[in-house]
Amino acid sequence: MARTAGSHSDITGPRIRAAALQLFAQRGFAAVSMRQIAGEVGVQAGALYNYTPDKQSLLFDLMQRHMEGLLAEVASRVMGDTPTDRLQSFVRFHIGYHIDRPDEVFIAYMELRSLSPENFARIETQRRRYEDVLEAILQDGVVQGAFSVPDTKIATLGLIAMLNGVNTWYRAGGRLSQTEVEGIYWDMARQAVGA
Amino acid sequence: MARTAGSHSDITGPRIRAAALQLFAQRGFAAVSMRQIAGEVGVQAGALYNYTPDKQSLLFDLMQRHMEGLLAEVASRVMGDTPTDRLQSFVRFHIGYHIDRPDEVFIAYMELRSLSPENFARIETQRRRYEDVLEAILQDGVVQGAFSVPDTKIATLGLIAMLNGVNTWYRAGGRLSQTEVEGIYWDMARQAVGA
DNA sequence: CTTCTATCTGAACGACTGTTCATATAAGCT
DNA sequence: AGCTTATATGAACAGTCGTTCAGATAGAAG
Repeated sequence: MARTAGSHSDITGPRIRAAALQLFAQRGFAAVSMRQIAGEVGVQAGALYNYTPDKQSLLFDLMQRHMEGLLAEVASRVMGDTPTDRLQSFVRFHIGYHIDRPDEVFIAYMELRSLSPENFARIETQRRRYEDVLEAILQDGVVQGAFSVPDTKIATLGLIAMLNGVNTWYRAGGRLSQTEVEGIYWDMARQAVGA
Repeated sequence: MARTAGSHSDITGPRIRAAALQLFAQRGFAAVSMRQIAGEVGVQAGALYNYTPDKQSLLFDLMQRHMEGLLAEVASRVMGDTPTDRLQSFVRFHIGYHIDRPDEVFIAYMELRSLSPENFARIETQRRRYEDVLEAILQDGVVQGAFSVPDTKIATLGLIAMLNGVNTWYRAGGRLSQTEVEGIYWDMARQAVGA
């Protein structure tokens, strides 16, 4: 669908991000060319540079948006009076949010090495802020005697790694519903921290 | 260190694999050129083709060797009379083996998409065989009433994902020794399966 | 209807890609 | 000593890469 010159700015921008997201997730940042992205949008490669200064910024933009959405949502979705309740809401939120965005998650955790040093540092800061949300819950639980966790930092990383594993196998319409998956992982997480 | 023609076959082969391993892990398969690998070895790019038919085979060779070593080792290192003992030996083995080979692990779990379809299928078969070792332990434990696991397949994937997470943060000489890390993860794994 | 401006094309840039191959070299064998 | 053969060079191939830019085009503004 060859695009003619003129007035498609508001449409083309999101379409470029969507195409880049899908291609980066599927083949990897380095393996995807600007021409392939442009082709997916129905535009010549040069047109992309009306929307991004370069390929690196396109990747960073995708990651940045994902992390900001994640942080904004987790803040409003983690709730409960006890650490156990808050942990459960965190686990269920994490799984649900990630299951809905497999491509974003894949890129955010796999293309960190493709970021420039400055961009890497910025994303890493946001990621650590997300981990801190979980660690605060675990620390609360330890202080209140609700959890049995020898090292909250490692438990945080271990739990998140376990939850992220969902994206390696979950496919919508598979054997298990999202709610069932949430329940199974919540059971494992609850037991892992000795709640 | 420019190489002169002649007789370095037995040395150059392993050096090429070592260089490719490190570069693929650091920058990703698609982002590494044959010339960069050759440069690391101190050889011209053309010389690589005395050792591999093409770049794809070089990647597959690295993965294949890793998976074969993993399968051979796990068979001899998982032991114990009870499912709990066997689970513990699996967890400790997995962490120890993976901690010692961060680059291999990184590639094996991240560059699957860079494999040709046939090569992908072969590696995937080996990986499933490794997962089956753990799942067999979990099934044993469920049958004997030692574990509380609603879905052994998912528990397998969840546990392996959790254990693999070690490689995202563990660095030799850090705050925790390998044995301490094994202990912490074993605690979490044991509790996660309700042992 | 004309002018302005955002948007896109299409060609071009130099650099780099994986791979091939004729040629040179050095070690091992006789 | 010469001869053979494995091993490496270095140039070349056709293709792709990210990025730039002059020029074409179309919708919005006057």
